[in-house]
Amino acid sequence: MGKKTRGASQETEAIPSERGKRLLSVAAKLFRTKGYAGTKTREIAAVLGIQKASLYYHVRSKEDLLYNICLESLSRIRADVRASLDHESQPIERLRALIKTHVATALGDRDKHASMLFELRSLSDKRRREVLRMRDTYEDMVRDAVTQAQAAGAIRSDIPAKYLSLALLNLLNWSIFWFKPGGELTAQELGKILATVFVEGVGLNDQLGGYSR
Amino acid sequence: MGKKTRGASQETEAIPSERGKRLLSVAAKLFRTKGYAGTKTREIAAVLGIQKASLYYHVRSKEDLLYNICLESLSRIRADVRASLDHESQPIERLRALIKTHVATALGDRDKHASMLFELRSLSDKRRREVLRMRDTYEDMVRDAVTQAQAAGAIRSDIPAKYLSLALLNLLNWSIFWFKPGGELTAQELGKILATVFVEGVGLNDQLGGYSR
DNA sequence: GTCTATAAAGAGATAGAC
DNA sequence: GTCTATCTCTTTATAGAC
Repeated sequence: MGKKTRGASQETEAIPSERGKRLLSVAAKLFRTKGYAGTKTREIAAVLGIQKASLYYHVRSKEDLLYNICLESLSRIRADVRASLDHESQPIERLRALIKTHVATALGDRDKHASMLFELRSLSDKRRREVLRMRDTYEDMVRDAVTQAQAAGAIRSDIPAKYLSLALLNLLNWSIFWFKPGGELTAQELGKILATVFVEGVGLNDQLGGYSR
Repeated sequence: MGKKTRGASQETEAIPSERGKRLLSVAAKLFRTKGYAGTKTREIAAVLGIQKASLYYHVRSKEDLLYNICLESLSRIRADVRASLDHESQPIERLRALIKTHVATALGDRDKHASMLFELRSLSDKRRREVLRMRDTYEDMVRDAVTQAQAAGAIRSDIPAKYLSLALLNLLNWSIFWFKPGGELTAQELGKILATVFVEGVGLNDQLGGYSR
């Protein structure tokens, strides 16, 4: 009669239960701070207050945890940024929305997003390729927004969209390394700053300059 | 009669010999691609064509390798960027020089620099703090260059130097994640692009705009 | 300076009781 | 759903020969 209630995670890759969600969060936090290979199943279990053997009721392997973290992080940011782009029509405003949403979403789930970015290499070849494909479609979305802004004459075209979008991803992705939630800067404020720097630059060669938007 | 020739690395942290240099390079490459915890001493030895036990003639522990990689990477980039700043006097040109030199040096020794940035967390508390202090002095140098440019009225002051320099480090540091030596973009070209994006931004709100500098 | 052999500890994962 | 106990494999590092 179909799926068992026990060991649901043994059948599908999804980990839907409440305890499963907590497990993913705990693992992501450890993966971000200590690395995937540097995180021991015993440590994950300890944070959850259970024995390490008990983990294997919820998940088939340590790698499954990382895999699910990557999937969750990427589907989340893709959906959020996609939605934010759909709410704007002006090319520059679309770029600003992309930046602010990316920052808010990535920093809002810092542990999972950082694990996806940095620990992806620890996945099996097959899974790593799959996650990389997802990441590529996200980065294509970013590049498309840049290309469209160029086509509309809203941003410079002397540098190819490919490189402008790589520069943009630089600006976005490294934030996760040093940003501290609850610090003096909120994710929203950081998003605004990065959007300003990317669009306007830091130089004073123009008269508009206003950061107060 | 002082130091023994054998096991020099057992006495000082420096690893000066030819074989020692090769060992550091091999370790750095593996640390960058597989992570510190994910790299096994057996793999390092295999690349060198020796047995893993033989590593311990050259180095006291696996962690020593990472530690020396961090020291080397940081002293190198600090010296290079310091020198490049000393060759320019105009605030904006100093920033451009900093960016180009940072990119050239970091990408020119991608393995060590990436290991320093990403795997630092695997060092012991004492050594990690020491390396972080070195990194902080480097980042202070970057921030000082930004602060001076603001004081000279050459760049915007509506965003604090602290955040402008964090944005700049975002732009610089993430490059090491995707840059491929021998690809379609040289480190010099990338440095030029990032300098342009940082100083001028991508928007077309000004009339100068020229990327052809 | 590199080798073989091995120590000593720790890893991920499983079996079966409760 | 969690436990204790254990299997099996791998890890870093050392000892001592050459």
